[in-house]
Amino acid sequence: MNPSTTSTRTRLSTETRQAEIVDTVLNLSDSVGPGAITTVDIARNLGLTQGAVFKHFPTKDAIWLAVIGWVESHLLSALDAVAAAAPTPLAGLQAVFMKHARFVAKHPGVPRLIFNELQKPKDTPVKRRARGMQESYRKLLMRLLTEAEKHGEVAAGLDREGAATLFIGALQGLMFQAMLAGSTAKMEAEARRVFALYLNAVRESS
Amino acid sequence: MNPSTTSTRTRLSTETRQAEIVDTVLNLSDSVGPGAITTVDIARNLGLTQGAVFKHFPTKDAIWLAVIGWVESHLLSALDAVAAAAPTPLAGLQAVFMKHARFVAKHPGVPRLIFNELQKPKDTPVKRRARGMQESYRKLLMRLLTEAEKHGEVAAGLDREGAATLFIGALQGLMFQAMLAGSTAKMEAEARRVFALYLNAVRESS
DNA sequence: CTGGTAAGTAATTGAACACTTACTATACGA
DNA sequence: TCGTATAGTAAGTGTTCAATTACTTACCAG
Repeated sequence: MNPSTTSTRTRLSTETRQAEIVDTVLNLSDSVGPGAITTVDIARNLGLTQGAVFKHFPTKDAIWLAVIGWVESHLLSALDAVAAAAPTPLAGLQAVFMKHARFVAKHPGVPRLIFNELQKPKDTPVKRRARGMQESYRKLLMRLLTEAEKHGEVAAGLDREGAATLFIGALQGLMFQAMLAGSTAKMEAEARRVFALYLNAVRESS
Repeated sequence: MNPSTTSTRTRLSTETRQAEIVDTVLNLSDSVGPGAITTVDIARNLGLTQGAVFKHFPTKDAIWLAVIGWVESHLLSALDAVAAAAPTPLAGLQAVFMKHARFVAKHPGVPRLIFNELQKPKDTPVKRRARGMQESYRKLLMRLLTEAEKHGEVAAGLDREGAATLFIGALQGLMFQAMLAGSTAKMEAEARRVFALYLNAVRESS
């Protein structure tokens, strides 16, 4: 990762260090667990002393905020992209579902991070941003579902709000089960099966 | 909660104290958050000193284990009961779904506790028990789904494993969203809508 | 009534941790 | 080439917390 092959002497700009810290925290989030990450851990992984971390972030909380920012920009833009590239709204839904599953499988630190936030009763800034993300996500889904209904791809009179809740919920459930199993290895395969069932749910009206 | 109206002098048996501690921890799990609960918190809520807690549990981890034990026995037996009381397998599925949603809404400390566990990468004893619970849960669902298929209540050739995954996943997603929203108030209503969609998924075959 | 078991207290211990401070030294623009 | 802004170090500081220890006292069986 950070090869000491080159005698890369320290002294990097705050911007690059911040990016390194965010990256390191995402990795540690998977290997150590977000609740157990210490500033010593972060520093050691970067080959710095603990105090140096605070040259780039004023508090530990500020680091978490930067990390959720990274997730927000990377995940949402990826989902928007695959939705836009899909030939039909329903294909878009499938693409989003699978992309989301693959993103989480590739970055297991992300669900860990979120679970750690949700475990707190307080409405932390990180939680607020996560909620904002979910709202953007819902908007994307509602747009796709509405268009799908127009094109006759889903049942007329579908409970679209409920369908959006189930869509996101199914993915969150897959995360949950992956974390419980301790591995994201089977996640993509299970996502495929679950989405097939989801399609039945939205295509047929009660 | 623990009225000093009666001059209920201390000195209770370990069994009752253990039960009190488990109950207190479940409450604190919602109000303080599982990750932030300290033995001082527990003791203060029971009107004891911090050291007294360790007369009844050898370590803090032992307390968590007792709490997950409480959840396991209460939740699973309640689900078995409503499933058995239902007139048809499909009605059983609905009863289980709604009962589960109501249980979580009534005990918000429970999902918090689980999220806190899932945030850890290590395979803790608590996590193992939660996994055991999920396996029992899956068995119950598979039984209901198989019978439902026999009675023609669900599509022949249904992907039952996937349907079980989606069933549990949908509920876990509802927990997730409730924790993100900071309240379990709307959970039962959303569960109803989501289950209606779930029915479509399992009744129609692709 | 009485002796021992065990529930309780009060104080302490030692480790961990986020954050600070005083100082050093490197990169870089003028 | 020099001056300065700032990334980095090393050594704290104060706090929090789980667990322990030595001691006290309530309850119950014989």
